[in-house]
Amino acid sequence: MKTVHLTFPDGATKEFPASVTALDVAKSIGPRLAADALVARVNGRLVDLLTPIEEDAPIQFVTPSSPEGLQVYRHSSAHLLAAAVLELFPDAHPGVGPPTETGFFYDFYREKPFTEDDLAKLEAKMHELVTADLPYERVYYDKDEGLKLFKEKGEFLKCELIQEKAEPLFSAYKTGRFLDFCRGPHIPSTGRIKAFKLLSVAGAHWKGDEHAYPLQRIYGTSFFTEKELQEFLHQIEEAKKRDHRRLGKDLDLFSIQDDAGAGLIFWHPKGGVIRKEIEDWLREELVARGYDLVFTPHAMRLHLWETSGHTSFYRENMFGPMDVENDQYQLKPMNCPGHILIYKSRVRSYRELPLRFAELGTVYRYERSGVMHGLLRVRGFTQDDAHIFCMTEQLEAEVQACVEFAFSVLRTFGFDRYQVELSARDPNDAAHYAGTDEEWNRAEGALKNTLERMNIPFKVMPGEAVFYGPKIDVKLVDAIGRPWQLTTVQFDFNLPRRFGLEYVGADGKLHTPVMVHRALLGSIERFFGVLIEHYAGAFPLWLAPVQAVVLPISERHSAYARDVAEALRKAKIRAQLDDRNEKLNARIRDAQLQRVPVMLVAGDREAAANAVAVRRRDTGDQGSRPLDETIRWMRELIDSRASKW
RNA sequence: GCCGGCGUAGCUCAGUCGGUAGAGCAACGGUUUCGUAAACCGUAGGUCGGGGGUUCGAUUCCCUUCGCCGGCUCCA
Repeated sequence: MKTVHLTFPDGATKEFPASVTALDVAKSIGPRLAADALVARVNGRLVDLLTPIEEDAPIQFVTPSSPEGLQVYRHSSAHLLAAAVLELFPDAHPGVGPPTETGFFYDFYREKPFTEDDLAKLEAKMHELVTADLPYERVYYDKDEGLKLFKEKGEFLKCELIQEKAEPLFSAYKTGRFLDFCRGPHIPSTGRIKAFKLLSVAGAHWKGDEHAYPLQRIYGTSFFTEKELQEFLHQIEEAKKRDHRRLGKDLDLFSIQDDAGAGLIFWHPKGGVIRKEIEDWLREELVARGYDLVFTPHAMRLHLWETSGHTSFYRENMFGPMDVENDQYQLKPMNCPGHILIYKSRVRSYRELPLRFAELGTVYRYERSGVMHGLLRVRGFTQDDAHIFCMTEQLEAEVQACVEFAFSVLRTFGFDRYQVELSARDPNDAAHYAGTDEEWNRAEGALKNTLERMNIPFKVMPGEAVFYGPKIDVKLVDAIGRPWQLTTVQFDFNLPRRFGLEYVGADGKLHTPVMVHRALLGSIERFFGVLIEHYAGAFPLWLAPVQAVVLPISERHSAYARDVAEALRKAKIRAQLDDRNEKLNARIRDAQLQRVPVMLVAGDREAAANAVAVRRRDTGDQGSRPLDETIRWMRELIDSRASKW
């Protein structure tokens, strides 16, 4: 009898009869493993537990404890969904259904849209199919024969996929009524799926192409245990509570108004205070780090944007030009050309480089109507923009300084986790990028060197570069683990050439400088939105629009409370007196709901001792303390811009 | 832009199978003067997102437009 030798992760090798399945191997080790195993990794490839093994190979079982186990599990969950859909809606045509970071989805073509009620019915059907414990059966088809079969079933989307992607002999998976062109692997049967939920139905397009068939995408998620599922659902609820659009309204920070138009932000007084604090900090830092602050016009002649290349590369993101006295003017979508004009306003010497022009520059970009989202995606926004003009040999130091600056931003605003990405060109798509291979290699090398020298772990993202140069992106991770891309440091050897930038070198000859384009917060609007969600509206003292509210216990304490508020304001603390005719409890509640960090209660005892009873937003009543001591305490926290206190 | 859902008082929402609307909270007035998360009574508040159509009559049905929400695509 033919045998195969399988090597386990611990190095042990065992002999099995040929065509043994991974499931049998698992059983031979123990019933617990056989029950836990989802798929197996044989010879480096993930395979079904029921796939016969014909050759000697290393073998490893994939269990729920590994990330790829969860991926497979969710992929199988998507098949379960499709099987349920075909039971209840035979007129639906499956498209694709992969696992995602938080669950899975499946796309269908169907004349009638799915409703929320349909989701409940589908979930019930899925539970039925789990109880029925249907196998995920792997079958093979010859390409022509399989194509014919899918055509007969009317699965035109699957046919397209098979035509494009299938090997001459391709695999498919059968689960109940659902047959899918699929590479696999899958878990053994639907009975293994323990906890799942369908979350929403949304529109999508076949292959993500907006001109292709409109599809309906059903989103769901699944976990190995009900407890994990409930935790996940709870997390979604928590995220909703932090929604900056909700908090922006509740805390009166900003608004977006129909009368003005979509994607245009009105900063209310309280949001304005926070913006001013952010900007003040930023300007101080810019000056300290050798930047020059500049201001440039919001609209400039159109021809400038032709020179920069924006009219050809960026047209679909620009508002239309406006006629001005036989000439055309363009609302600026970026600040670079303005800064370049300042550079060009006179002859530059190598001695002045690097020149760092910074501007809180407000730009307007045309965004398609469906993409706006609160503060995170708008049509008018202010970038904390800067352009650094320097010599090639200064480049690495400048990039390093930018990245260090970015980290200082993160720390200041209480973010302690981040991810760094190096966006490089796609080596197989040279036509897509301006500049020579040599320039690109040098640019990417410079960015990579800098990150390595700084000991910063990063991921290289091929194909993610901008057309004019590679970039470093810093994604911060917020209080509940969501990544946000704000900081970008981009290398640009395109614009200096287009505008004919020069400097006189030590050799007395003219040279072309290189340019670094960087934004740290990205846009003030987006950053504010992220900040609101990060802090869930409970801003640290230095950012809080109202830093303290003074609460007299009854009317006879109003005069003293007014003095307290006055003293705080003299110390430049944003204090408000709340002497409304409401019970103390009600006023405390209002202050808590407004996330006011410090409440100062003033009653008989306090008035007699020139003191205040301090109540903190987070830890509650702190008891009576002298007023001057309290002011010192607050001033210190504000001046140090403490993000935690 | 595309697919689907939605737009009623400042906010959250109910309601009218076509006969021009209601609650809670907020606001305002009064009573109450209170020690750490909602006192009580009363008053006022709506061109039912805008425009057009059908109809004796439209907030309700149809069309269109603007905006919002969930996605797709794109992005700071």
